[in-house]
Amino acid sequence: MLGKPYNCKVATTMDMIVGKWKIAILLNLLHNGTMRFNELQKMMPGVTQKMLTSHLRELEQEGVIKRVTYPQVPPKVEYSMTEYGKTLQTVLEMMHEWGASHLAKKQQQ
Amino acid sequence: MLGKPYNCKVATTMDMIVGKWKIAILLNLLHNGTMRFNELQKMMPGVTQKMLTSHLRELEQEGVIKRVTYPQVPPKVEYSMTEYGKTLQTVLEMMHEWGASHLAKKQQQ
DNA sequence: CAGGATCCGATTGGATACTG
DNA sequence: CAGTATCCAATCGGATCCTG
Repeated sequence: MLGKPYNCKVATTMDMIVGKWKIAILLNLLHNGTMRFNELQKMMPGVTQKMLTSHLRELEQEGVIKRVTYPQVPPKVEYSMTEYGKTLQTVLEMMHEWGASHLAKKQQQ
Repeated sequence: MLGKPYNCKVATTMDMIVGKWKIAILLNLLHNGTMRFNELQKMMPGVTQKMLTSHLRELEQEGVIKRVTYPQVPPKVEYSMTEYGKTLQTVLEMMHEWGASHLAKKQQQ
């Protein structure tokens, strides 16, 4: 977790989404609704079980995603955004647009 | 609507603002306009010269801040947002608001 | 299937000393 | 004043093996 050297709420949002695969997780869940661990992993080529697990745990702990386990063999675990977590979508959309325009600008040069 | 999760520009924006002191730099420049290296350092207690320098270089290279040196002794260097860099403000404001509401929510519990 | 545990390399950031 | 350069500690993420 990053330290917070300054007293601003931007850092709070940063902490939520910083991590190599966190944005991918959030975008996948926002786009696809409920997904199993397995499905998430397939949508994110290169992610390891360890990283996927730890990122999911952190997002769950912050209340933005929901984890539901079905007591069966083999196990089934489903992840989805909480209603609260869905409020992140606006932020991510704005970041998406800025990123797109930034890439467009670099293309020009 | 968001783009496809596997081809998404959110990461581009992330790359721009990830770094322990980058948000602090951007917020200070957006708020205060032109600032000298020295002034920035005073506004960010704990930052080292090394980190401040390297973050400033990266932001400059991406075209969001402008660096002006005055050839005099002792040296004088001024930093400010470029017009382009100022477009980041909307994104940062949205992140600020989400962060504030997130902290408020955690307070309730 | 969905992880936990462990080890390790890579990256990030801090401390300190020096300089035009 | 505004940096460089070097070394070092902490954190992050990847690889691998194991399990109910």
